[in-house]
Amino acid sequence: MEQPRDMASKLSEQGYRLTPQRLMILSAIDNSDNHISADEIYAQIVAKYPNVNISTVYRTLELLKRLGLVTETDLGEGRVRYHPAVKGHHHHLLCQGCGAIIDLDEPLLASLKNTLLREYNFLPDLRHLAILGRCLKCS
Amino acid sequence: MEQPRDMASKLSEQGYRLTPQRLMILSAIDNSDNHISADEIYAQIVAKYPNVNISTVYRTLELLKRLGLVTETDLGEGRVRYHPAVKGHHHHLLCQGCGAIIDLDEPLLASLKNTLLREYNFLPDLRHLAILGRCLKCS
DNA sequence: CTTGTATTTGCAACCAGTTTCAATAAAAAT
DNA sequence: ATTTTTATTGAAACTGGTTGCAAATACAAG
Ligand SMILES: [Mn+2]
Ligand SMILES: [Mn+2]
Ligand SMILES: [Zn+2]
Ligand SMILES: [Zn+2]
Repeated sequence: MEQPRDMASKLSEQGYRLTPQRLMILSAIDNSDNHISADEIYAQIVAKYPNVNISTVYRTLELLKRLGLVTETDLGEGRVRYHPAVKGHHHHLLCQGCGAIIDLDEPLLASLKNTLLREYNFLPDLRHLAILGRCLKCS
Repeated sequence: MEQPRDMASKLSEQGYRLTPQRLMILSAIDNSDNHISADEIYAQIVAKYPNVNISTVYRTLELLKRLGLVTETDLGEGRVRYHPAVKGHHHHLLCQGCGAIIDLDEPLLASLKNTLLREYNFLPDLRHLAILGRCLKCS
């Protein structure tokens, strides 16, 4: 529930510094209900702290991804969106014809995950995928 | 076997013009054994036809993708690679730790494909995927 | 072979994201 | 509280890829 604090403490536990920029980025991610983009995070922060740079936003998102605190998904908009990892795992089916997005529960990929682990010794990162294709009426 | 001709006739059947640029792009894709990038296609063409523009290469690749003649895959290099669709379907497991690439046969995703079709009325495009994750020694 | 027209191209500007580097500042040490 | 160390930042340049537009050209029709 108290998510930005959780993410912040994980950062400092791992030896990363808690700068004001990072804290603002964390709360922007956490306060957004839906998936948020780098632009949207930046716009929100620059309003209060005008000399923050967009590259700091990208660098922080990269770090949070690496630590597994946020997931990144390409929903085919020409930009990528972010989601706090703790807010639940799910996937999206994205129709290339009409742009429709169908949400998908996580367990659907569990058997694929097990197969890859068992037969290929590979642990796939299947936390927030977008699977491209065509919906019924577009195929 | 005579692949560039096949791709070319499909283009003109669909009403697209057979420009010298398009023909050179088609044969660059077909003559490459492995996956080829836009840069590599461009470099190969510009040697003989110096005023060809890179945006024509990107536009043609976009068209070939849309017509299903080539598949595109992001192998995590910061650039994307292309493959003629007829040269067989397969997938790649990409380790985010050490960069190892494990090849994967197509049938592994058949049951996922069926499930999505049956339960979600969605026909996924699973012709050439890269699945990110960690190999045994990196996880 | 010419003409007409719709498609395609080259070019330049643009967009999301990354990288290099010197200046800044968080946190550790004194 | 001051100094030192090291991570982090802002700024600017850069990368892969896309887009708007006017000039060029493939191809169909005469
Ligand atoms: Mn989501
Ligand atoms: Mn491949
Ligand atoms: Zn659709
Ligand atoms: Zn590995």
